[in-house]
Amino acid sequence: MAAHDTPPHAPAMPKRPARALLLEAASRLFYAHGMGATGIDTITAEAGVAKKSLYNNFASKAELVGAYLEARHQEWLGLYRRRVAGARTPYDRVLAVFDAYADHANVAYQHGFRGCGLLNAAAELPAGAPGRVAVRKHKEEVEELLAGHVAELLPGEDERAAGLARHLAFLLEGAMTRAGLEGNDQCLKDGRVIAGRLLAEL
Amino acid sequence: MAAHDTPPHAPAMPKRPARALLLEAASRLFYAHGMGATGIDTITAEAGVAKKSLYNNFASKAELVGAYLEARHQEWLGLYRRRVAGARTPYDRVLAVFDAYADHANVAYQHGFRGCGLLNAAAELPAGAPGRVAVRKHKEEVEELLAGHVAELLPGEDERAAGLARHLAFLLEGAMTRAGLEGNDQCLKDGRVIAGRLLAEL
DNA sequence: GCCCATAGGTAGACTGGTCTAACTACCACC
DNA sequence: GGTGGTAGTTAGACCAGTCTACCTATGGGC
Repeated sequence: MAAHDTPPHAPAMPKRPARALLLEAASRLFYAHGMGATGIDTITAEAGVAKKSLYNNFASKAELVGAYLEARHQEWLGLYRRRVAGARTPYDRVLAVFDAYADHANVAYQHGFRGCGLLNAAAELPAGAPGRVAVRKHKEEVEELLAGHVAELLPGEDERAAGLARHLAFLLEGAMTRAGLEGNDQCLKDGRVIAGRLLAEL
Repeated sequence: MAAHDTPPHAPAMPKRPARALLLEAASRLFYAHGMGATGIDTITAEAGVAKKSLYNNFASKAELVGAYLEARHQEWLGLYRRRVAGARTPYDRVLAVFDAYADHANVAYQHGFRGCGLLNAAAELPAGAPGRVAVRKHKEEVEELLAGHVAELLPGEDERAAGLARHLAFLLEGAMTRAGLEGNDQCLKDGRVIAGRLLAEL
């Protein structure tokens, strides 16, 4: 065999950690084709990593799914913080939440937009699954962020502010869902305009 | 053999057609666990029907999925028509669309509510799948129905009416989605109240 | 009123494939 | 020399879909 010279596969790779490669590959595949339809072998092949490495870094596919959901949540939080930091008025901070969703759609999933990844994942999960709870928490957190900014616009009117926050949360959610169905971000743009008009009427 | 007395399995069954039994069983299972997670054998067992009967009535599982989506759409249309027939004013006709969604949630899926079946199905389907197109058409039809009723409220203001219809469609969609995540119809009730306030401001 | 062809049902084995999960054995580099 | 990567194999379950073989109800011709 004379195998010791020039090992066929070690071409000065940047050598990124397998865990990150796996999570990125799984994210792409889970979002594009769903979690149930994406097999372990497909993920390891996409990541360019051995199957053993997956089970070294994650106890099971379910744990990888959990990491995927958490990563999407954190990713959105990052986009939101950036948007909200650039907003000067409470009005702009409310719309920053809408912008963060648009960023989520445009930046991360520019090719083959299919709606909110967390929501799509929840649709695949059975009723009481932990992943579903995580998605629910994410959506509640978004509504709370909206509520905080709306409260600045309506000081002393707690009940009205909460109602408006819920209104905006539903509007955003519906726009995102419809945008995913249509395959583009037109609905998200419309949703932002509608939200802006709603706030302008205050 | 003396076989002519009391055949072991023919206990005076109502003998409903296999196609209907299959579609009902598939609907329950698809909604509760998703389409990918529901196997052929599970469906035939739930329907109490032979596998051959499935392939006598449907060319493939995909065709059964298509029939499921169409049945959900028709079911919703029936609920909507009933609600809209009982509405006296354009205002009530708009809210009838919201009520039809609440009926959809409460009547059909009282046990284990998991959101809009069509939307959950779309989340499982790949980007260009025919089922996804069907769901998109359903949602567009709902928005058109809303637009028709809103046009009665805002005669001669076409653009404003279309914007309001879109606003209501997003609101309804978001409320339904969030209701599915929460597992109850509170969000749908909130959505109806918000829609009512929106219309009252006209 | 009887007979029998036929349509549509049942049960279940079987094919070829994919899935998760676990295993061994080797290798490179620190 | 040990850690963490690699490739590849195996087990066992499940998947969609096909097929054989048998059963039963209906209805038309006679």
